[in-house]
Amino acid sequence: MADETHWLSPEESAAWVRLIAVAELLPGALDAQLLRDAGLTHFEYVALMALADAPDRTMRMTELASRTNATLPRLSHVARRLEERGLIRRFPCPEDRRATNATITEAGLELMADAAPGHVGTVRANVFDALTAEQLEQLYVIAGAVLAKLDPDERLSATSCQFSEGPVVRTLAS
Amino acid sequence: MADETHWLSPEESAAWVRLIAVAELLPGALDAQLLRDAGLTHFEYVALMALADAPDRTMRMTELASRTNATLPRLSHVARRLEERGLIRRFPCPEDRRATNATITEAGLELMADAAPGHVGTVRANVFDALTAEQLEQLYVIAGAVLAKLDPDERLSATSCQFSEGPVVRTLAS
DNA sequence: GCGCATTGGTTGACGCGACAACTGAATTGG
DNA sequence: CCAATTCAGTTGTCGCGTCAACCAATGCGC
Repeated sequence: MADETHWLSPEESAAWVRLIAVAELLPGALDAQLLRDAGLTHFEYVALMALADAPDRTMRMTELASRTNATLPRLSHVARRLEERGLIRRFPCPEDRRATNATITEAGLELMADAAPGHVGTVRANVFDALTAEQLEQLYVIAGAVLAKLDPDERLSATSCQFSEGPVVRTLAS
Repeated sequence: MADETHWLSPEESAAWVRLIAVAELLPGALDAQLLRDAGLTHFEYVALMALADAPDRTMRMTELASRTNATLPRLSHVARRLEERGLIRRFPCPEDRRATNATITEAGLELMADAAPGHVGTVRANVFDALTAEQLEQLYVIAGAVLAKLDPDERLSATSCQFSEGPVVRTLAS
């Protein structure tokens, strides 16, 4: 009968419910908009963005999987589909012939350039429009603290989400 | 060439990357622990918790679906599996014979009582242990603001995640 | 050099969630 | 009242992600 569990306080419980709700709804909202407007999953979008932002717009599968928090099989399936759509290309890595390199194609870059504004729009509409500058800073710190627990190796924090005028846009503007 | 898109500022971009990473990793961490220790998805856990906390431990499918942010087909599938495992029971609603009521069984309550401490443990380990009291309050406010955008009808905020000594525990202790 | 474990990646089977189609009950309109 | 619509829920099919098995190339021990 001795219950040693350290239950959540009412404040923690309330915050937890909201956090879970956000974690549940946010991916769905992002997927919905991207699928509707660009035929891309949010995961596909992130993967393409990572490629677009990589040196030579090329990355090894394993590296890409790590940066996008995907298992290798998952990435392999996604890559096959993206390749069939002509958005990326895969070719064996010269230095290590076990490895495969993935490159985003011109078509892929164009799709990203088309998709980015709409995506940024929903990000704003669903998140940042609701926050003050102060809260933005707090969110950054809090999410960082939680990430330190969830992702101690910081594999994901390397993810580049180029939303200002970055390599993607520059590449197309050249 | 006129690019009217309101891109994210560097601060917003940084916060976004972290938020996305949390939204990506948190569900996985919850599912992993619950599946390992109780054979339950986090979604199943939430659904069972909602039932356990409902009057008469009973709820209509539609109501339950709404509270858990599930489509009706999804809930129907989950309910079938949970029923096959003897964790819930379904029976036609007397008042409206179109409707179906779901009740959590004794076995279901026991499973929840067994699973709850471990779940609370991972919630603490991954989130609240990393936050100060101040940040807890900020998280509550920020998540609330975002939820107002994502879930204007506040369907999810009604979700009860009974983590202190609530009906579930009391039911078993009686 | 030669076994042998390790690494990088792909493939196939299975499970879960989304979507569409369907059944049966309740409600509404005339 | 009866027809038409709407509502509650289930079922089937499809797509995506996971897991396990597999293949090929590399490194490593000796």
